[in-house]
Amino acid sequence: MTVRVRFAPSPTGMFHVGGARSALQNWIYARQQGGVFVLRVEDTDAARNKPEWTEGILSALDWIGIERGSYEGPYFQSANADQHRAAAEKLYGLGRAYYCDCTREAVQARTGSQYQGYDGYHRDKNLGPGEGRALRFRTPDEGETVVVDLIRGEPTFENRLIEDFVIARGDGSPVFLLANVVDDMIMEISHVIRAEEHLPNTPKQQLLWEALGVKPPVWAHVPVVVNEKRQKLSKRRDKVALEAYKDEGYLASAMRNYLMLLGWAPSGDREIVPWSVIESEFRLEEVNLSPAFFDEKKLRAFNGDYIRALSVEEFIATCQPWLTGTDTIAPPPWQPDEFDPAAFAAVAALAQTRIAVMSEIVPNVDFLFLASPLIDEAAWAKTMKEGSAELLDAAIAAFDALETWDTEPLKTTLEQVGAERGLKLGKTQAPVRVAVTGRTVGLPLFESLTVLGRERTLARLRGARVRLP
RNA sequence: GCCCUCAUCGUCUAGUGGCCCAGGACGCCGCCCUUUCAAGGCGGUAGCACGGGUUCGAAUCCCGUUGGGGGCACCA
Repeated sequence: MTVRVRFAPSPTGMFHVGGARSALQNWIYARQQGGVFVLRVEDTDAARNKPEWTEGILSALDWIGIERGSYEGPYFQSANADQHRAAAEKLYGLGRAYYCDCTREAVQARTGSQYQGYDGYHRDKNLGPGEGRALRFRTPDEGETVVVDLIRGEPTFENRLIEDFVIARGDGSPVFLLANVVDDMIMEISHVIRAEEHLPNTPKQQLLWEALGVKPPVWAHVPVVVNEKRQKLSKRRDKVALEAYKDEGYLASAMRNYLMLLGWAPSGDREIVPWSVIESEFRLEEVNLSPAFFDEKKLRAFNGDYIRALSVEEFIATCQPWLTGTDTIAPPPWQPDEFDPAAFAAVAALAQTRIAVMSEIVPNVDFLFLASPLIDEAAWAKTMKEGSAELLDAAIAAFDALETWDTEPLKTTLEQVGAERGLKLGKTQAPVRVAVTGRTVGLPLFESLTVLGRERTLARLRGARVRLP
């Protein structure tokens, strides 16, 4: 039997971190088994499928490194409507389903609870098909349904507690549960790996497989990813969109690595490992059973590590989208013609250890490309104190007199200026830094001044001096 | 309410009866380095939910309690 693993994210939700993790796990598992990874987005209503959904999900997969060609479509599956209906009719013909015209309100009125579920009112009423009549699957009165799950063992459900659920609506259209099962059968899916939240649905689906006379697939329910309050990540309240992380400057390699560590760990005391290690060591069966918190702080730390592991050339290339802006990344504060690639290349290595996400490159280097620096007023107020004006005057005079405009002479010179006033370099450099870059923190000062150049440095120092009493 | 499910530092995890008075990572704290901030180096903080068993021996097995999560649509 060929292993065929299908991944079926929700079409309505944007592709998010939980889906990305699941996709990765599905993909790896399929490859390890020498099988096929199938991407299918389930929606019974073809009219709702938008081309951009397909493209969005596909590009998300691209980003996390699941290359096209390593999986099969159909990407969106709603084309089997005829088979869905045929399956519903077959179940009815078999006596495994019956028609019912109860409204939800009527059921609730009878059961007195919004949680009770269907009460089986029409079970034996022999209602025939008709307008507005839904088809319900008749669940067995006794026995139990055992779900064979690769990572959770055998969750068992008592059949009598499973309500007679709807498989086709009053207008005859099949419901997701049925459509999903039928699509899986058509595609000969052997393995279904999905989030734990689907576990309660599984016995229903399995009952459908069995009623239709086909051996059900092997299931694997992976724990959900939760927020700091330990609730399932939701699109509404949590930051989950993959694009948001991408645009902020998380590297796909870091994201992938981090995602795979949610519920699993590679051998040895290590976490940041090459993808090849993850691919060969990952064992679906070993995934933890409890929900994992998506810790953005740790992701950041991972990302910083991945950034530092880049060669300077790679780092420079990776910075480009944030240096120029794209249709999803905001353009930097400088004009395109103000950007100087050579100047950037000169400080890139210094910036590389100072950022944890790529977007942070901008505030680190903007002073090099802006006509005048963006002054952080809080930083200015904190730094420019009594004596700053006099200090700047001295620095301007000393820098102006420099023969060679380079890092070492600049440093020695300012050190000297400070020493004459009983100040350590740490103190002396502060006002100069704020005057030139607008901030109290940033790249090493003298290297920055070297790249900035004599003219601009002096102009900025004089500009700052004018603002001081 | 009913069903399912889970339980090791704050967080992600290692651990599958003795190697564990529990290891790693993130975070946090301290020190070193240092022109700011980082990076880097060194060190520290902190955990087997609780109660019963089983066993010579339990984080590991069993039962219960408590606590958490998920699901209960003519949505997907």
